[in-house]
Amino acid sequence: MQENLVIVESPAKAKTIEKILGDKYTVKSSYGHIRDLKKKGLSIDIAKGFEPEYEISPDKVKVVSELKKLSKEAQTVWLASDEDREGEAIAWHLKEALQLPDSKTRRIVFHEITQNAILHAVENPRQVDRNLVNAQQARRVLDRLVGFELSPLLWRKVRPSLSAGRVQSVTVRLIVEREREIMNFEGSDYYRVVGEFAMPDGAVFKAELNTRFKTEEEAGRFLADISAAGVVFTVGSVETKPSKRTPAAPFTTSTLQQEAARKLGFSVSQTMSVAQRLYEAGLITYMRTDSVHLSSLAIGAAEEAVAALFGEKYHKTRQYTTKSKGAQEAHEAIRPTDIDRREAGTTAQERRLYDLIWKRTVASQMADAELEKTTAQIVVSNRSEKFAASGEVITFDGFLRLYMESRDDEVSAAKTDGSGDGLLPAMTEGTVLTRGQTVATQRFAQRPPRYSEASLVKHLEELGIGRPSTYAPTISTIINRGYVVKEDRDGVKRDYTVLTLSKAGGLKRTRKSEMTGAEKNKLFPTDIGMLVTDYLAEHFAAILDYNFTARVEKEFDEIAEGGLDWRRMLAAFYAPFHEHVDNAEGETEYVRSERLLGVDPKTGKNVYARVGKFGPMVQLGDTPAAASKAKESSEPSEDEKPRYASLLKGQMVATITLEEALALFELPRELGEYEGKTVTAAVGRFGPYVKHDGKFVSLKVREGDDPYTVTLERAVQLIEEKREAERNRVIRVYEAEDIQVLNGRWGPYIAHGGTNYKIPKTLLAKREAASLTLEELRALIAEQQTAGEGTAPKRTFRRGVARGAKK
DNA sequence: CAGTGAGCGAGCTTCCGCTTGACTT
Repeated sequence: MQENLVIVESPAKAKTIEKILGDKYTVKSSYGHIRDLKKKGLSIDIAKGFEPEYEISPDKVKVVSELKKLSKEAQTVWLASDEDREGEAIAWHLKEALQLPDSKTRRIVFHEITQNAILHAVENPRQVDRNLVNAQQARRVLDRLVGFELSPLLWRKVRPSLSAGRVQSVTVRLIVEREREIMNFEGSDYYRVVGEFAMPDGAVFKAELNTRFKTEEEAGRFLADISAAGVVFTVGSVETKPSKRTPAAPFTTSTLQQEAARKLGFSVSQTMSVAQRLYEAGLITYMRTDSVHLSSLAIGAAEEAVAALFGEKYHKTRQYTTKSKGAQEAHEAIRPTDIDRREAGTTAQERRLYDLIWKRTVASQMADAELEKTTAQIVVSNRSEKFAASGEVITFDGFLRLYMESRDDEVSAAKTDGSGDGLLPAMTEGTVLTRGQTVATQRFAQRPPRYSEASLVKHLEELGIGRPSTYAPTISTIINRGYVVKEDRDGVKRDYTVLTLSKAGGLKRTRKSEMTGAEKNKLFPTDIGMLVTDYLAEHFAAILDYNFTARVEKEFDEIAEGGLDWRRMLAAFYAPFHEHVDNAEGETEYVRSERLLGVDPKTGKNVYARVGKFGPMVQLGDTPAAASKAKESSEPSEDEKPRYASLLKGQMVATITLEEALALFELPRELGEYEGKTVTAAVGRFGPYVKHDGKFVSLKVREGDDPYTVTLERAVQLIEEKREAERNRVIRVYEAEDIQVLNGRWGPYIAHGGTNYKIPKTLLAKREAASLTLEELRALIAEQQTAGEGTAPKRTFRRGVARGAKK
């Protein structure tokens, strides 16, 4: 019989705490929330003051029954969930679900997982804070009301299975609005002038003119002026200013996601799962946190590490404070649990992420970097504009010796000519310089950048929308709903003008070209994303407002402090909200966004773009109903039926042009005949393809294939390639055993009884797949069958079909 | 790999935040 049962949220935490508390305590985990609103239906009794209808979450039934058993046996049950709104609710739900009497229940919170902190907590128990719990109930009920009233509206008005919510709908809106900014962006151009100058001793440096010219003429005139005989270049003022840089705060979930994306190329969810493994191995502190707080223990350990590695001079104690409004530090920042451990992790990903966390943590306890920035002006005798040269010298590297935070900037592209950083030769006012080559380059204003996963998370955090535990799932949701796609887009070629004034004085004009606007792994809205956002923004402006969450959070805080009744707060929100839902329900049958692109010159028919039942499409000709209404004729003839074509990847209803739309109707194209059968090219669900004799062969877009231009010759080549691959598909067949060794997309595999089995890479490194004996194959199959025993039969399925309504 | 929005017609989809597994193509 155990005297004490302690319940925490996370099993990894339970293990650590059990060690500290000793054998009079059993420490168990609730694995997060154990009760929630019933899965089905609204499960809120609005008439009874928004009374929630709770159930034990289906996946927690086992956990709860075990905890119940243990709590019955224990004398005292310590509820040690996190010290925040959600944690308090978990404690309350536990108390309710386990039917714990006040007399044997203690609510405690840990601020750190150290012996002192835990013993201190045990000595200072309290009861569950009902106000804080009510704040959580208000949050939970409001989210359910919003989500479960808006989503069905979308099913009826737009498309089944769509969703809307306080967090996801605003997240999509951010991406949609950024895309609109990009669409409306009017790029201006200008000329920037960079010149080389030589000191009397021959030292050369670069300097940029302090004026940017609007036109080529102005830039040309300037270059002509300064190339005239007798023009003198003199060093004007020289200024040296000390400056310093400060290390970034230790990682929170959001900053870890951003930095892992920039430095390691991880996706947001990848970062979280790698961090989870490090956490479970006891190597780092909890990875879902918005706190930058470091424990005194960690600060002390970091000091020792810095002193040992770089010397005491490099150390500076810094305590970071979290500016978040909740101001409750339920967790620490993300840091190594043991700073003395320089390397950790079993996979390369784990090691790299650990290294990043280690460096960031230790650097946060290091001295400022000290710099000296020198700016020199160069005066031109016959013009009022001045050149400016700047150089930056690090006089003391401080924390930079270990770590520097990356930035997501695309502005650096304009700074690649070397005028700026680095060292300047020592110069004094009045020194006469020799002009070297001077170049005026046409540049273009930068359009706003598209969001990456990480930059989106950053923005969400700034707006106070979502929580550390929801950033990654929110991104998955909006992608799975088809509101957003994450993909690469090719850039476009852009020409620009360069005027080069040689040292000798000859002026030359050249045209160069560059690729611009290419995007990698960025988030783009889909037509559905835009349609739904516009619809919601029109009818539910309050909820789509970027400050909606901040506003309701303020009210939740008031509830937590006991100054506001949670049912009252919900009533005040719900009445107008529900009225808007009712109003929207009564309006238009379907929400459509149709664009008339123009008239097809060949047929004289109208061309439209809109989102149809199966996704974005273009339409040639009016629908019979619309046409007959217009003409007052009741019999629409066959040729009046409109033609339809789906948009290609990357095309949008909002931006497609008449020319692009007309091109879509040229498919399917007949290329000619091969082996007596016609070959056609078109675009299907899986991209562009050619079809021959009932068989489909995908075009290789990466190799430049295009359904509009592909030739019969190329099509035949692709058909033959596919036939060749088919022939090579079968490596070995044991017919009697129903075992085949086949060549697949990921290399050789075994097919048996309708299921596929892997051949380990380590084995393939040593052996040809064809040489595997029947016994070896049987062993591999048996091995993988027992491994998968008890689990549901494997089914392949496609998740997150980005465009199109098909499931 | 096709289709482009309706009364014959079942039943379903959906929110946000706390947690970890069981899935591998």
